[in-house]
Amino acid sequence: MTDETRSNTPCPQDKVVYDFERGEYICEETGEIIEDRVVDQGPEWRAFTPEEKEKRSRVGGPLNNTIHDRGLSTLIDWRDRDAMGRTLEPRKRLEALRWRKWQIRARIQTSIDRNLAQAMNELERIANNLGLPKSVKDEASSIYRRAVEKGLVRGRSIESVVAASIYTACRRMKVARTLDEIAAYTKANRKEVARGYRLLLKELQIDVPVTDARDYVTRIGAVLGVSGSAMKMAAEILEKAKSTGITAGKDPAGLAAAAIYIAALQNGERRTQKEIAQLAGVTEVTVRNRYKELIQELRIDIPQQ
DNA sequence: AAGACGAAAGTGGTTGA
DNA sequence: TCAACAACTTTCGTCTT
Repeated sequence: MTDETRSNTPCPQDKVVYDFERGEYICEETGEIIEDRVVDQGPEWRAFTPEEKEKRSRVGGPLNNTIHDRGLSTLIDWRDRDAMGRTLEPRKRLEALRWRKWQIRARIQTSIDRNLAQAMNELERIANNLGLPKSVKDEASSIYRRAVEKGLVRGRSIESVVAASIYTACRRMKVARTLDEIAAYTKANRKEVARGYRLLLKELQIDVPVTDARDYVTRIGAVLGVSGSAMKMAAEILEKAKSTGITAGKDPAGLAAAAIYIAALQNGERRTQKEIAQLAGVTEVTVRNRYKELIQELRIDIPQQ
């Protein structure tokens, strides 16, 4: 699902509608998803080769103050002396101790706040590009907050942890998005997002339901414009396939694509493999392979024509 | 001409020694 | 850390609609 594949079917502006249900901009004519760039406030560049990406990512995001408190905060002296250099009396010493402690805490707090503020911007941007519902954004931000508080962001880019949080939230909320889709709006690649995701699961002890191919069915089916009964049939196919065990270890998106393909055929709503494959983020070949396995294993008859 | 099919070689990730 | 491995992709030739 690259920009190239999208842009070779130009959509007339007036045919573009916003689908609130899925939070995506869709072309009424071609069904093409054009959600990206509509609200894109992200990096204005695109990298097409790894080298280019490498170079460009060095540019960095918006400048932020490297001095965490901009030099404005007063440091409380660690010596127990007053302004005249006299030793403080015990009562005052305790007071000074409390002040220091408080200040350190406050500083940590503001650093977390600043981190969060920036992270929430990123989160909003990525989530908007992906057209994610508010519930997922909320979940993602709460995951991110916990990650910051646990110090998991240190040594990693805010953006990559945000991306991982979003992916985790999607998994938890059963909103089917692939790693690739999320990584596409990030400087991080799929690998890095995946690593972050595993880290979050481990460190925050989050558990997620295993991705079910059926989660993809509604989304792919809706964009494809197949009927509800076809989607239902696709879900049933997947259900049965699961019990036979042939789905184990297979890409759920590919399985969903094949199931929809079959269901559409049986409902007389023929779609091309290419179309479905593109929406599912897999190749035609994968759709074909799953298709073959499914009809063979489940003994489904495909009506000719 | 477009879509479907399948073979063959290549890629990135996981697993087990 | 390395090699074997399964799943998936890319590419391409052939057949079908």
